[in-house]
Amino acid sequence: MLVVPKPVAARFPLYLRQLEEYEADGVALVSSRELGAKLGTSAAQVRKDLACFGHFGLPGVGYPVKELVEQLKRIIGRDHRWRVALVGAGNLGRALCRYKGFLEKGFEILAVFDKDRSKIGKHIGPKTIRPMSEFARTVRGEHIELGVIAVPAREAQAVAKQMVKAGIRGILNFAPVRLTVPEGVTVCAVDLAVELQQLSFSLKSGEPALPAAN
Amino acid sequence: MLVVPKPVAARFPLYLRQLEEYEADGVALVSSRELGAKLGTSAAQVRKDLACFGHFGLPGVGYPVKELVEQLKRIIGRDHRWRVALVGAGNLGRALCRYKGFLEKGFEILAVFDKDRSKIGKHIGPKTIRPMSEFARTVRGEHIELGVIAVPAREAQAVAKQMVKAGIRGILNFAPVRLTVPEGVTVCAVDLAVELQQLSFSLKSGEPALPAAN
DNA sequence: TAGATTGTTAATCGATTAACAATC
DNA sequence: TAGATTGTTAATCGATTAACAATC
Repeated sequence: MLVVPKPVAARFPLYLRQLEEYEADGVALVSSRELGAKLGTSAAQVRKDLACFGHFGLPGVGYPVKELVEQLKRIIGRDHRWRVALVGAGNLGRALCRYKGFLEKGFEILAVFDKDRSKIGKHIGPKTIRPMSEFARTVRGEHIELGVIAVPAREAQAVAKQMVKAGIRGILNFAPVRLTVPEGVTVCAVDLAVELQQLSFSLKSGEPALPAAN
Repeated sequence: MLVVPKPVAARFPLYLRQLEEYEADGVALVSSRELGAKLGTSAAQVRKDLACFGHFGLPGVGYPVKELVEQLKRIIGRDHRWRVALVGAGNLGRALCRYKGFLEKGFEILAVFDKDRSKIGKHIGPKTIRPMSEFARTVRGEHIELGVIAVPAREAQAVAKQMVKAGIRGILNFAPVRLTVPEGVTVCAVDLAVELQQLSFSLKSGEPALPAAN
């Protein structure tokens, strides 16, 4: 199996995002130098990263934008629409549910769940909030592959467990806790308060920047 | 100036989060081994990281939780309440505005702005949406230090520019674009669709996990 | 004292950068 | 052909891990 270093893999979606912008602007070719400049990285790194999965550049010419976009989409998994379930219909969950950026990038939230009985049956746009008792059945019936957790910290681990049990293998976690999941299940975590704390540390310490300034 | 490696700085808020949980549970002492296990890292790394800013551990005993929480708060900048302005009162902006996790961690959103005239004057909880024309004045008048950008991609750079001009030195950016800012300004970026793409890549490639599983 | 765990040094590992031959 | 830019190798840099003396 093709092995891609973690930091490289984390940059792939950013390359794709930039390349899609070039494509939309009608740019046909881009050099590693230009792409690197746009992303705040070096030409050498761009070439090294892109070389992980083939020879798409043309020496003396650059990278054909359209073809590279296509290849990157395939590599990243954007060649297929992912089916997503969201658990937690609080403020954040409802906003995520309505967020158009997900569908644009091929992630469709097909079902929303909450354990609060007063929320069940209510609507978020066209979607109806369902009870957790229907979770496993819905995941299987709707062929859902990814889960988003937007519940309070204390409930997140239990929700993750239910997701795994229902067959979900990828989880995006917004709850401020570290989740424990079995091997073979991938968790991406976004803790909004942690991001702000990285900012505040960076300002206090006077360090230039921190992790991904994207 | 004390220099902290970037990956270490990115872990500080996670240490603090875990230590606050220990504190809430009434745990007085914790070893690097225990803390590492909780965070999915090694005891050696915990010791090395914490040693960046002093000698808080007691050899043969462990780390005093309460004292370490206090120190970490000071280091990270959680000893002071940060004053935040949010621009963009769409779905995401409204959810962020209502998100209680920010205030709990010492980040207070004092003002919300939007350029859409139909939104101005409306309320998000107790906050009134203000026009961008008042931005600079409000930032100065309210002593705002941090900005959150929750506007569409095409408007984000212009908003960042206004923030910098108004004196803001730390920006949390939710728009899916890379922002260009002058030296001395820190940007943290959260692109929700990028996170999902890292998940989908990880699933497709069969790689164990990706960036921070927190 | 004996047992445990820290802080730190040295060794390993991995990622980034620089350089350049190969290629268009 | 001359100029440009890739893909790749080697050199550098930085982060993680392992080991252990110092300390409680």
